[in-house]
Amino acid sequence: MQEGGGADVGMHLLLGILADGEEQARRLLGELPAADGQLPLPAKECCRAVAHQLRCTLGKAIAVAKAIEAAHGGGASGTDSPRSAEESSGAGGVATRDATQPQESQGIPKRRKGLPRWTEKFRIADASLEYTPDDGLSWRKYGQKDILGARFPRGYYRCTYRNAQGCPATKQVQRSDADLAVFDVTYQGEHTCHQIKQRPADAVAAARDGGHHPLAATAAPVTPSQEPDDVQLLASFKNDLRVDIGGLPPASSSFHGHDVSNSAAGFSYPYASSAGFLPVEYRGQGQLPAGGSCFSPASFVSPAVATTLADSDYFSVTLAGTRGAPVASELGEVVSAATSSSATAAFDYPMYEYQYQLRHDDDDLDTLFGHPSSSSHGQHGDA
DNA sequence: GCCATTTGACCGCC
DNA sequence: GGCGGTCAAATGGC
Repeated sequence: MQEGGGADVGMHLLLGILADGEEQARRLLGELPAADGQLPLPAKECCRAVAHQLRCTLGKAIAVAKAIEAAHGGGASGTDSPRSAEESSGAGGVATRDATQPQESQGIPKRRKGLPRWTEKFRIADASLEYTPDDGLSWRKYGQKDILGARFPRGYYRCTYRNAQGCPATKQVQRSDADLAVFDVTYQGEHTCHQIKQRPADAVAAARDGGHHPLAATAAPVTPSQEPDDVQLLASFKNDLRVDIGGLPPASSSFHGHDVSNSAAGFSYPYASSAGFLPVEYRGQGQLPAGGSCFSPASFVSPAVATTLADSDYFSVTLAGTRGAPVASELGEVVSAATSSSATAAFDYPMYEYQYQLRHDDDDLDTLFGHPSSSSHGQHGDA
C-alpha cells in the first residue's frame, strides 16, 4: 500500500494523537495501583476524567484516520472494498458467469481477498448441541464444504440482506476438532445493511426454549431513546461486570461492581449502537447506521486496557446480566481491533465464550491500531 | 408460493 | 492440480 505525502502527514498527526492517548492511559494506570481494592471517590473521579480525556483523544485519532482514508481511499464506503469489488460493482452488470470475467455476483467478487477478515471463537455451554453459534445477526447459509484435515465441514454464510441491500458480509463457521464446544467463526466484510442486531443471549434463550436455531429468535431492538450515557450505562453494569486481564495475578486482574479499581477502570465499556449491528468504524470502514449512536468508536475501549492487552496478549471479559451478551460481543470486536491482530480476546458469559482474532489482511488496520513496537509478538507479522 | 437449506459443480488462487 | 469459496438447482418446511 502506498501513501501519498498528505497521508504521511496525516499519519504523523495520527501517531501523535495516539501517543497522547497512550500517555493519558499511562496516567490513568498510574492512578490505579494506589487504589487496591476500592477506589476512593476522588480517585474514581480522576480516572473518569482521564478516561473522558482519552475518549476525546482517540476520537480525534479516528477522525484523522478517516481523513487519511478519504484522502487516498476516495470511496465513501471505506477502504475495505478492494478495487476489484468497487469497480466491478460500478460496472453494474448482472451477475452471470462469464468465462472471460471473474465470477461476481452483484458486484461482490467471488474471492474477497481485500475485505477485512477476523475470527471469533464461540464456545457453547453444551457441546452436544447442534446449533451454530449466533451473533445476533441474520445470515443465510449458502454452502458447506468438507475441509481438508478438519473433522467437521465448514459452513458458509452470507448476510440475509445481501441481495436486498448489497451487504457484502459473509462468515464461515467451523466446529473445532479439538473442542466440540468451540466454533471458529471467520467473518469477512462488514455489514452495510441495516438489519437489527439481535441479542445473542435472547437468541440462546430461544434456542433453549424452542430447540431451534437461534436465528429463528426475534429480539426486541433497543430504541435509540434508550441509549444511556456512559455513566448511566456503567451504573447499569457495575454490579455484574468483571474483567479479567490474563497474565496478571488474579487478585489484581478482576473487579466486580463498584470496584473499578484496576486497569479495567479505564475501559469504557461499549455501548452497542441501538440502531443495529456494531459499527465498525474503528477500522476506518463502514459507517454508523443512520440515527445511530452518540458514541465515538474510540470510546469503546480504553487504551489502558489495550495497553495491557498488548503486553499480555490475552484477557477475558465476563459480562453477566441481561445486557451482558451483546456488550461482550461488541466489546470484543472493538478490543480486538484496538489491540492489533496479535492480541486475542476471550469473552466468557453464560452461554458463549468469544475469542477474537484479527488477521492482517487489511493494512489500514495495522496502521490505525497496530502496536508495531509494543506488540511485535504477532504471528502474522507484516502482511 | 416463498424462503431457507442442501449439495454437486464450477472456478479462482496458491 | 488441489483446495477452498461460491453458485445455483433441487429439496424441504412453513
